[in-house]
Amino acid sequence: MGGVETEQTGQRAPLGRPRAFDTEAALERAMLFFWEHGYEGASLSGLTKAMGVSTTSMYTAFGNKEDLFRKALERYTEGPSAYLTRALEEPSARAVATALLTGTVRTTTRPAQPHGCLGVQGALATGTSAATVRDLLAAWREDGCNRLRERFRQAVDEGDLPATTDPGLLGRYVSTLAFGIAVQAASGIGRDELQQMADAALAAWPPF
Amino acid sequence: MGGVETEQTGQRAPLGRPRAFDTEAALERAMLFFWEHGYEGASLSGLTKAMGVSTTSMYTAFGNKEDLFRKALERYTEGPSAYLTRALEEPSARAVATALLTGTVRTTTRPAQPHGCLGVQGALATGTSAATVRDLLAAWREDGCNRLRERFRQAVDEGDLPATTDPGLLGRYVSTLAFGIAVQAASGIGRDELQQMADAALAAWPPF
DNA sequence: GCACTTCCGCATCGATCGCTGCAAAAGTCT
DNA sequence: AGACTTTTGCAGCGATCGATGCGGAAGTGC
Repeated sequence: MGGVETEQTGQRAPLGRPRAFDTEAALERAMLFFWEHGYEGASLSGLTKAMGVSTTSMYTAFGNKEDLFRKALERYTEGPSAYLTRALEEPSARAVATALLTGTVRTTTRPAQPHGCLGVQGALATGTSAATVRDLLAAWREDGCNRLRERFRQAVDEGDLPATTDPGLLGRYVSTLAFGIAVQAASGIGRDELQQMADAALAAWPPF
Repeated sequence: MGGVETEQTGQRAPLGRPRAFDTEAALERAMLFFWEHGYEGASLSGLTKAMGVSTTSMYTAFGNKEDLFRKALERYTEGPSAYLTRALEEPSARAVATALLTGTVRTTTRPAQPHGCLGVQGALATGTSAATVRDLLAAWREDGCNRLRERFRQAVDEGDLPATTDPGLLGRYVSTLAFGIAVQAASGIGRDELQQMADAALAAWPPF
């Protein structure tokens, strides 16, 4: 009767008492909680309550608060923020910028989700105890800028952008708009207004 | 011998034991500390240590932590962020935008000062206990957007901008760039690169 | 059945959070 | 001098912070 194989797969069931909660669902809730309240503003009690998990279970499953945030950020990158990767695959620089800004507006102003961007409002200025997370997010943002720059560099090489275009400067400009949109969304500015602004900003391309 | 009038002014010295510290200097240090660490990241112990003042003196002089932040924000508005008011007084819309973005770059990347903008990184996403301050800063940012919009509306009325220009959308665009610059500065991006980007963005005016 | 491994619930840890009571100190008033 | 007003230094308040120890529960292996 021993359920050695509960499914058709050849995998053995893991030893010990099985988890009573879904780690993916708990991590999703943790990500949303960090997104809404920021790293410092998200207390352990609030996090575990939102995750529906005891503190002990959280620690055994994810490590500690900082580890939990790292995993939440990874989930955010591959989930709500996946529009960045998709945007970089667009065929033209103009389409890349359009997809990036439209994706930013949509993700930062989605109803029934926290407004703004976890990578921006997760830990922009912090106390000394959260300095590691602050630096982690700064690196996360800079990574996005770098990927954008390399994509624009490719566009210059391909003749999609004028040879006089500085891809670093253009990437900095578009990412600055994206970060600014994230701040505006955190302030509660509506999706339509931000999308109109993004459309207007993209009407002239390349902007310089 | 009683120093009833310590100065030539006719003002009487205030009753009770005089303060042993300069409230303006202490408030300046508090503003810098909030600027660097954010509202939630700035602990009372850290604040009072930076101010060179005991907790008791801080409470009698400023109220509580939230009141202290309000006064620090006022000081920030009239100090480091005064470039906004000056920019609005420029004679043309283009000069307004140029002065605003240049002032933002200069203030958010000044050496020997916290990088970024207190109004952005002071409390972008917070726990429930800091929700009041978060909303206060959102209103502070929106006030800046509104003043910019009204200035651009005036420019449209004066014929300085085309009659087809939507001043609200243009104000949203310029303020979005400014907030984005603040985020980039908080990440440690250098002044020169941000200034170059601002110059490039302002090269074509109006942008739409 | 029994040893073994892992997870859960409860209680609680030391540290820090924002904040305050109290008495002495340092002034001005009459 | 003596009453009055305000500030200062010290100690400590209750609450919450992130993080753990421990015993029982719930599975596995043999």
